[in-house]
Amino acid sequence: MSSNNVTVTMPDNSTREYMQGTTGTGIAEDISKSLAKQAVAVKINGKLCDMSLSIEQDCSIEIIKRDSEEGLELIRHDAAHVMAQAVQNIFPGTQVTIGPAIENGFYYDFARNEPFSTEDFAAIEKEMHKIVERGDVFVREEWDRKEAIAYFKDKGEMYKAELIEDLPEDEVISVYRQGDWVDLCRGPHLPTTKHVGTAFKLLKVAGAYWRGDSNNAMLSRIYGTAWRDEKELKAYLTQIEEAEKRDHRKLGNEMDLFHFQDEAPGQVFWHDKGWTIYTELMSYMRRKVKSKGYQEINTPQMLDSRFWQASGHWDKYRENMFIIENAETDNPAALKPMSCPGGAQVYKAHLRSYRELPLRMAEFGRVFRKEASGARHGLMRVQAFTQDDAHIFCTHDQLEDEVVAMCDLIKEVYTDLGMAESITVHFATRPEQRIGSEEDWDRAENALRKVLDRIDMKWVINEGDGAFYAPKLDFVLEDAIGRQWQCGTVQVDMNMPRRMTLEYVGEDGERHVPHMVHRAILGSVERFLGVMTEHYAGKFPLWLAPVQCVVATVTGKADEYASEVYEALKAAGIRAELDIRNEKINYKVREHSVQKVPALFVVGAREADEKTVAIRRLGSDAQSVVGLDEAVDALKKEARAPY
RNA sequence: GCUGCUGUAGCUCAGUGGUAGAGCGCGUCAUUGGUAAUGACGAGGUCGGGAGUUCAAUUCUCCCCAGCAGCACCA
Repeated sequence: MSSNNVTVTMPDNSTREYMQGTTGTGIAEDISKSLAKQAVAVKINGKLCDMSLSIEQDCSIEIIKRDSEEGLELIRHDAAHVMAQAVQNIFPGTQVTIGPAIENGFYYDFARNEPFSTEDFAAIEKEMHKIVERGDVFVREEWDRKEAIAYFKDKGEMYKAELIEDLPEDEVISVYRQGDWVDLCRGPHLPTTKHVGTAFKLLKVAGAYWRGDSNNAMLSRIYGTAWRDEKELKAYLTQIEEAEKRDHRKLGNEMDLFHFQDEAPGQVFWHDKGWTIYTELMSYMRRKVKSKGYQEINTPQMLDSRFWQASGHWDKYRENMFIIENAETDNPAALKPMSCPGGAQVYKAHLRSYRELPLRMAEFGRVFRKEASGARHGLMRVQAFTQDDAHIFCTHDQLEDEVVAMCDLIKEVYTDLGMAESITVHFATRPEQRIGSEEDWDRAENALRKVLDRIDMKWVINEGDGAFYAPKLDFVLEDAIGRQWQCGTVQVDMNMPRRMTLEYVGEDGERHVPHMVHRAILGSVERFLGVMTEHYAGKFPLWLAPVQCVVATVTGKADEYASEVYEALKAAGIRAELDIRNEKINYKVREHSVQKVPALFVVGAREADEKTVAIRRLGSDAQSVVGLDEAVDALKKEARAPY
């Protein structure tokens, strides 16, 4: 190998020789014209780089095409840059900050005295198309740190200057030029702005804090989506529309499940149908935990502030508590935001022996939490809700097995509810605001780490996101449009037992402090039902469906028989409705389908004569005529709850 | 809490400086129809709340409340 040649290894392990200083573009062109045309970046030794980067040493390379996943991410990243240039062209004096690619698109945060409005989108998009059409080459330059800071300061780009100042000393300061526009960026980029294509669309404006800190200035963020071609863009926009139809707030209204009103922000008015689902789910949970050796308790909703001082909530959580004047005692009281301190009192009601441990106490407690006005969100984030809470008091030796058993129980329940596929576990470690000793936090976090090794579930770490008293495993689900909601949770608490002076008498006759594990399976019943509604698009499993079967008549002549069918269903414990309205069968079928009723028994003169029903199931237009008794039996069997 | 947007009939929404309209739903009547909307007629609104500008405010301005999207928060 001559000294000014380099050997590059292709993904198939074949090698090629090139002159030192060749580029991704050079290699792509050498391999084939069509490849060169599709190439947008190059991976050198696994690192994504510009096509124009000169290659000085032997390496392995992979040409990244525009239609690959990585290509798509570059399109989105560059769309953000193009948007930033467009915005600065149209609105001089706007400062640019950061603008990354995100899932399905991109955003860019701008600092401008006047915020943007969606009415500005047309003009910005038009300018973006111009920039793309022009096909400016993205040119990478590496600048001296001081000069870069001076340059951006001079341009009035204070945020960019701050970003550079905060970069580590040894970091290369790279900027990219596109035409006459320059932006600080790590790169890499597409070869030219033309490669961005035209399949992008600006979607929304929103405020966002500089560096995600609410103490900082609020910037103006513009979100957009970008795809490889118009077809993908259109598919995405359609998908969003479809997802919006599954919104639990919309379905809750349409299906007459619940409502909200101004006088009770963040609190639910449950209607009969919604409450039916709610109580069915609760009954299931009660059967479930009873079978796992839990007792069930219930504790007060309103407790004296001194109680919350002892628990630590008064210090760390008061902002989120509803506080009530209490003239009789001079002390305010507060609605409970959590059930744990109350549960601890039940534990303390007796002197406990190690023989009683582990002691598993479930409490379906209604808790109240004052939420920031912008945080409330349908059933997902309310101010009054029921937690399917439980507290397990155990010895240190029992801890790990107990926590594993809880995780197994959570998995079991989610499987029964058809939600198991959607879980992600978040391991949330000690937060800045916390109580207790570092040793206790170490022990608690280590216990959870061991548990994670033993349960077969995918998990991610969520540094610093633990509760103020304990680290936790959160079981997170997603709503229709991909927002994440914490549902189940398991928290290993070494603090509360000490603060609330819990003890048990050990085998040695001495008093010891038990461990306390907090756990919720559904989390908030309200939130869980919100997620579930979106998951099933309102088509709940038969055992949860508020109306399981409607008996609908084709003609008034069948009214009497229809009542007979209806009574048979009721007698079998089916939640049934009778529809003998003076309407055509088409009308009834449509209405009950829209209402997501799982089973429709249609009866007319024929069925009345033959003592049958014509069954139509939700989601299918097939019909089957079945004898009445048989139909009722089958539905009864199918409607049984999972446990 | 912050930024932007929204609030009109039970629901979805149109509209206007001179106290309002559609579709669906609801009621009545006719129709007895076989698997996703039968027809006609009718009832129904303090235009989120308060203040201001104006001869006149649902419409313009300000404040408050609630909701929507995002940010921050989420024990």
